[in-house]
Amino acid sequence: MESVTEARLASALRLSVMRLSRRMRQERSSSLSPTQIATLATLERHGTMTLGELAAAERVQPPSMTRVIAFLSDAGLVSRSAHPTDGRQVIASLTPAGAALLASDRAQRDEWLAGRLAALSAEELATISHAAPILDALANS
Amino acid sequence: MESVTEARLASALRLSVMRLSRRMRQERSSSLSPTQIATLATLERHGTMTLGELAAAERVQPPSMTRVIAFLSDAGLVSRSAHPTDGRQVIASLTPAGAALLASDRAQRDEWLAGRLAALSAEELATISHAAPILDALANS
DNA sequence: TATTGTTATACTCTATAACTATA
DNA sequence: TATAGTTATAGAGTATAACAATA
Repeated sequence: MESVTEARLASALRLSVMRLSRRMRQERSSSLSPTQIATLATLERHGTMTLGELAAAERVQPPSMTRVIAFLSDAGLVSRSAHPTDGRQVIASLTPAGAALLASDRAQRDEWLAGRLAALSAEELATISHAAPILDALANS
Repeated sequence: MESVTEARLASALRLSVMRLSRRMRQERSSSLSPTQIATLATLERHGTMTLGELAAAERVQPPSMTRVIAFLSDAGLVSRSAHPTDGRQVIASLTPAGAALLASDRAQRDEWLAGRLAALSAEELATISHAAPILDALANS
């Protein structure tokens, strides 16, 4: 009856994860859109990237990434520079202000959740600690 | 050092949950928008509701819910009726077609996740089983 | 008057199509 | 010619403001 168990667990897990992600989304207080924040995070993770690479990473079309980068650049959160050898390409990288905003945004989000976690028992915290990497593996599988 | 542990766990859990929810969102193959699906699910959970109650439940403004219900009603997924005693209010309820679509949508979403769960060990499945209700409690806290 | 829902209008985010500049 | 990015334009989803109907 393994498959029955998995089907039921899948249903329960999906609902729980979606509810928690929705709640976390509501608790954010950033002035940037999800894609703008994600773009900053991707730049932090990968260092400098071309506009096309960023569009592929965020799964948006190039014109959309053009707008995202234009906004972030105007806000001083990323810098745009010409590619050293290919004049067609545009290189984007995180500015110190962008990195700082990302860190503060991240801390704000974590703050709400950390407060909730403080109300859990040690056993529940242990369960969550073990579950987090498993959820991560599921997301990447 | 309890708070340090919780802060780190909060960060890890938030990332894992967001990644998995994003992945699950990508795996959906519904023709309805997230809000439209959520509205059907809320109606299934609560039975008949007024348009104002639905707007509050989904955290959208009344005009937005007017549009959602108009679309779902045109599609035959919900029925609209007058309130028995208050002529201003509009009562919405799920039709059999709406319930069927919801069930099929849910099964489609569960299918992908169940397939991934099948690759986990018994111990990992047990961890996830215990974690799901805790995530739910976090979402509702 | 206050409340429920609708209509009118605008904004944000993203897409496709057409275009410019460089390879 | 092919490719990287931009500009022009359109569509989906949601919001606020103004309005109509009912309490």
